[in-house]
Amino acid sequence: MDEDRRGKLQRLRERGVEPFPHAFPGVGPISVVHEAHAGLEAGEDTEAVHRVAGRLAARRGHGKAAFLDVVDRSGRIQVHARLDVLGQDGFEDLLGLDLGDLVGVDGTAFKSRRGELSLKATGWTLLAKSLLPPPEKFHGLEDVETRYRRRELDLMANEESRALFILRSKVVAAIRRWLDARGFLEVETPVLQPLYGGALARPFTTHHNSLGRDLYLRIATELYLKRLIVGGLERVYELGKDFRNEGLSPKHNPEFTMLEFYEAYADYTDIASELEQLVAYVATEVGYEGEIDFATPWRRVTLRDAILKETGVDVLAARDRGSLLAAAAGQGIELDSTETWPRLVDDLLSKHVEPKLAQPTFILDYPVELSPFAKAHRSEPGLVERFECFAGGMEFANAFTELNDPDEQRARFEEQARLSAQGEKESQPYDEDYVRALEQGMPPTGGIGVGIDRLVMLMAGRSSIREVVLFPTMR
RNA sequence: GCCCCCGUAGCUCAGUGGUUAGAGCGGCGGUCUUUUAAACCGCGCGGCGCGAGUUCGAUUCUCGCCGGGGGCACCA
Repeated sequence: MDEDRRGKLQRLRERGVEPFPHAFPGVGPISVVHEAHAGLEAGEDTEAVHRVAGRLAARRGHGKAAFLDVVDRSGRIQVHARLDVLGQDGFEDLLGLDLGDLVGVDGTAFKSRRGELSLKATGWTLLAKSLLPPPEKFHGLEDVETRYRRRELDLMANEESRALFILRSKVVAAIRRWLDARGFLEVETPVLQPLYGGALARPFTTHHNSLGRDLYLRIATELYLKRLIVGGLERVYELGKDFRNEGLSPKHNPEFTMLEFYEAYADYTDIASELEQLVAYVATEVGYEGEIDFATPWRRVTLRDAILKETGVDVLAARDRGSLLAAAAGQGIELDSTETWPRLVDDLLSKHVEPKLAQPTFILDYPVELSPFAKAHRSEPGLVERFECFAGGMEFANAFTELNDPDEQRARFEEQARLSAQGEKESQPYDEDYVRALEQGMPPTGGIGVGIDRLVMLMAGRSSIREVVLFPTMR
C-alpha cells in the first residue's frame, strides 16, 4: 500500500508535478466559507470564489464528477469536481489523489440538492503528498495508545480531539487576558534549579556538565515568584510547566502546566474572589455548557467543617495522631496508624471530602504542618490562611496568604528538616536564598497555584488528564 | 512497585485446538456529472505483539517478556 503512494509520488515527479510545493498563498478558513453562505437554499449557486486548503478526508466518485471532502482546522467542506470544468487531466489527477493528501482548492460556493454547502472546483493544487494511509474515516482513530503516542493521527481523525485542544488554547489565552487586564506581569523563572521548593513533592534530578553540578527540574515556581514580589514587581504570574517525580494517574502527569500568580497587599480572601472571577470568566469565554456551575460566589467551607460533615471527625478537637486515629475509629474510619497527624488530616480530606466536591468549593484554613509557606491564621491558632479549590471531585487550585515573616519561615524550614529526618520524602529543603529575600522585606501578599490541565479537564468535561495533554507521559 | 484486563489487515472489529484466518472502511480495477459512511461489480493487501512450552497440530492452552488500559500505592 505504501508502494501505491510512493509509486504515485514518483509518477508525479516524472511528469514535472512538485508533490511538496513551498507555499499556497491566499488560503481562507473553511469555516468562513460556511459562514458566508449560511442562508443559501439547496440547489442554489453563487459566483463567490473561495480558496481553501486542507487534508483530503473522503472521496465519492461519480464517473464524470466526484465529491471530495477537504478538512482544515476550522471544519470540513465538500468539493464538487466536474470533468467538464477541470478538463481531462485536472479531473483525473484530482481523483488520483490519496486520502490524506494535502490539497488546495479554488472554487465557487453552491448548495447541493441535498443541501450541503460545497465548492465547485475551478482549480486545485497538490500541497503535500501523504505517503501513509490516514486512520479510518468513519470510526476514526480509537486506539488509546495510538491516540496519545501519535497525537497527529488523533487530531486529523477525530474532530472532538481537535476541538478539545483548540479549547485548551482558548482557556490559556483567556487566563492571560484576565491577568494582563489587571496589571499582572507575566514573568519567567528558572526551570533548572539548584534547589527545588514551593511544593511538597519529589523532584526530577538532572546534571549540568560544565558546571559539574546536579540541578533539579522545578516542582513549583512559588519561591522565585515571591522574590519578584520582594523586588517590587507587585503583581506577577507565570504560566508554565512544573515537574514532579510521581506516578501517573488520571489526575497526574509528571510534567504539567501550572499557573501561579502573586499579588502584593492581598490576602487569601482576595485571591479566592479573584480565582472564582477568573474561572467564571474563562468558562464564559470558552462557552462552557457543562454541569458545573461556575457562577460566583462559590461555596466556602473550612477544612474542619468539611471533614466533620463528611466523616463526623473533628480534626481540630483531635490535634495529635493518637486522638485523631481514635476519633476516626469511633466513626468507623480506618486510617494508616503509621502516618503523621497532618498526613491523616490530608487523608480524610482527599478520601472522604474531595470526591464529593462536584461544584466549585473553597476549602479554607489548613493545619500549619501541611503548609510551610502560608501565613498563620489571624484568629485560629494552629491554622494557616490557606485554601484549596475543588470541582468535579478534584483539587485544581491552592492558595494562601503568603508567610512573609523571615524568622517564622526559617522555623518552618527547620520543622520540615525535622520531618525529613523522620523519613518524610516530600518535605521542603531549606532555602536560605529565599529566607534572605524575605529578610529584605516582602509586602503582605496573596498567591495561588492553579492546575491548568485540571482546569481544562473541568472545562472540557474530561476525566483523564491524558485527554487534555497533547503528548502525555507514557509508561 | 502491586492487582485486573487487553494486544488479529493501514483503521474499526469478528473468530476458531486442526484443510488456504474473516467483515466493514481504506487500497487497486471497472460502471456512474449533485453524492455524502454514495451505490454496484471484481481483487485480500495478514505467518493473529515477541519468545518459549504443552500438543500429532496453537492465532486459540500455559509461562515469561514487551506495549497499552483501568485500579491501588505514590502524588495535589
